[in-house]
Amino acid sequence: MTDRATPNENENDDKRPVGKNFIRVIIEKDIAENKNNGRVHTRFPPEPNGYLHIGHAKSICLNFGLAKEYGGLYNLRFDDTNPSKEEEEYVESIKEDIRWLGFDWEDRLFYASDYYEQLYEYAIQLIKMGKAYVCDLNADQIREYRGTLKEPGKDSPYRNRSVEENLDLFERMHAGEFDEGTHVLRAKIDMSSPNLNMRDPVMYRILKATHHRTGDKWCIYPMYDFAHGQSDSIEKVTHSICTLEFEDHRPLYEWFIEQLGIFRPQQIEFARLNLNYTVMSKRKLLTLVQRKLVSGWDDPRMPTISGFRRRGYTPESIRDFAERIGVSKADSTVDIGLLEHCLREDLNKRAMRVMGVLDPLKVVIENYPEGKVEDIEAVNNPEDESMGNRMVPFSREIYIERDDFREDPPKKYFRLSPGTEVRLKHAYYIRCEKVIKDEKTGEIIELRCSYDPESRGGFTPDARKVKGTLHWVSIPHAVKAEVRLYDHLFIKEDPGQEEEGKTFIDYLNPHSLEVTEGFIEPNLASAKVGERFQFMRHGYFSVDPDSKPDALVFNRTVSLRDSWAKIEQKADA
RNA sequence: UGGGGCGUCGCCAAGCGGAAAGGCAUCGGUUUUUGGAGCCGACACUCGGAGGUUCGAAUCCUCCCGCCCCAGCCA
Repeated sequence: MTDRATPNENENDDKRPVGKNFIRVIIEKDIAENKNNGRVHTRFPPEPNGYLHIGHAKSICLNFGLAKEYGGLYNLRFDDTNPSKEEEEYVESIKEDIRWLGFDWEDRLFYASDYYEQLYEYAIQLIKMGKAYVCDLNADQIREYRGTLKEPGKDSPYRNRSVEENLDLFERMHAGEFDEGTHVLRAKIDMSSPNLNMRDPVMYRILKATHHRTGDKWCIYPMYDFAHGQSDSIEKVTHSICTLEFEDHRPLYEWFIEQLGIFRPQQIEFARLNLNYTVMSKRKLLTLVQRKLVSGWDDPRMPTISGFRRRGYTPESIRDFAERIGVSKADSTVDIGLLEHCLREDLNKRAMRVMGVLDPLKVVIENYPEGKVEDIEAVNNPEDESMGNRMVPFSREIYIERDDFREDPPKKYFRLSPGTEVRLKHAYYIRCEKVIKDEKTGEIIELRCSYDPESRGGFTPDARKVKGTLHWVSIPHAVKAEVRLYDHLFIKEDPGQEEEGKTFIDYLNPHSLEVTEGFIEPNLASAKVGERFQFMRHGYFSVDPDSKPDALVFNRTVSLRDSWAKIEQKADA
């Protein structure tokens, strides 16, 4: 797309080495045994009631990745069975996020609501078989009748209605004759089952809500448990991959499939992804958005796919992450550091290097001619020669990073200090001659330095060494930009684990966003939204959509590893 | 005290009776015009615990311990 940054969002054709995991083992065995004629067909079944997060990305990469890997097909199906919580905005965002991640479902976009008619027929079939009945108990009563974890439930007084009466009542539910909450259709299974899901689960409930796709056509809606399994069956999904909490529902799905005598997909459960220093539940993310604790679903601090996208993450790095974390059935919390590693590894090879000073300290090079400007040649990416070079203006007055100077340097500090010499990246060696301070505050406001004209390009004929190399920007040429520095959204590793009297909101990191004004080299004046750069010695940054032509806004996607910061921290400790 | 799962290095995760892969993190060294990147090396005598079977067990058996999920007309 561009040679200066890297938004090279291609269709996913990753050729990374893949690891064994229990799902691949199952699929390979099925193929070897020619189960389903060797067909592999998966699906990703989101409910359009929120934005997708990195945990969904794991599921997408798994479901879609596996199908691609084994030459199969994958569907995108919205499980839209609860009109009161679902919205069109969410289906659009979900489609956009999946496309961005690099997956194309082609013509296989489905909705559980596509099957409402068929599902209704299935329900009638079960009623006729004497396997389902209309129950007049209210929600509280149903709960009471269900029993508890250790006590069996008891039969509903409506459990033995005749087929004719059930048919009539269900038809009248369908026709809108009853109010919400007055009747439900239940499966007649076993009120004493140790698996609560089998204690005559609700199949249909009355909901007089407008559905985002079917409008007001229906006033009864199937429960997820009555829709999901059959939807997979209708789509001839061979491997129905879902998360652990549905393991208990599998016997129910299989019961429906068996009663109905329809195609039986194989359900396989895996552990959902948790990341430290963030939350992953849709409910909590919604709370953050609704209470305006973040700027929106795509706030760069959110663990949503749209948040990572805006932050500057690449789809490649997220796919790589999904592969590296593996899949298993053990509850786990992955270190956010791994995600950051995947991003750095990707961007290191692709991002153009530029110089930007985020906390400026003025430097005047006293022996450099006033008014003189030189164009200094700079390498765009030492990891990729094909990215070429560019010219950066150099002059008598420059900014360096305030942290790159210490009047009283600690041991092993090899940046600038009084009397020492450092290299200005790509330019010249300079030596600090004088420190100018504010008379009142004592704050250092300017450095007077000298340069060695022989050192142009950053090395000298006598080959003398300097220990430090600093980035810089010429003051008269510098472009101002807003820079947003992000940190973890939460200060606690597991914000979901709420202590007595606290909620996850109490663990928000007050410093998760720091906005500063930086000075960047003029080459960046024309940077486009979404472009990514490495600000040398700082990290990777991308241009935020809030940018205006003369008011660029950069997001720090991730900082560079900083071994000096580590050394200093240790010294402090 | 019901049912369903899970416990291998700080964090993920292979392993499926022949004797602990890999990645991240960490720590050394090397290299470097990013204290970045790269390169080299170190990093579980041990697999939640205890018994048992076996020539041999993380892998099989028994018991115990710990953690997660289920009592929505949510998904």
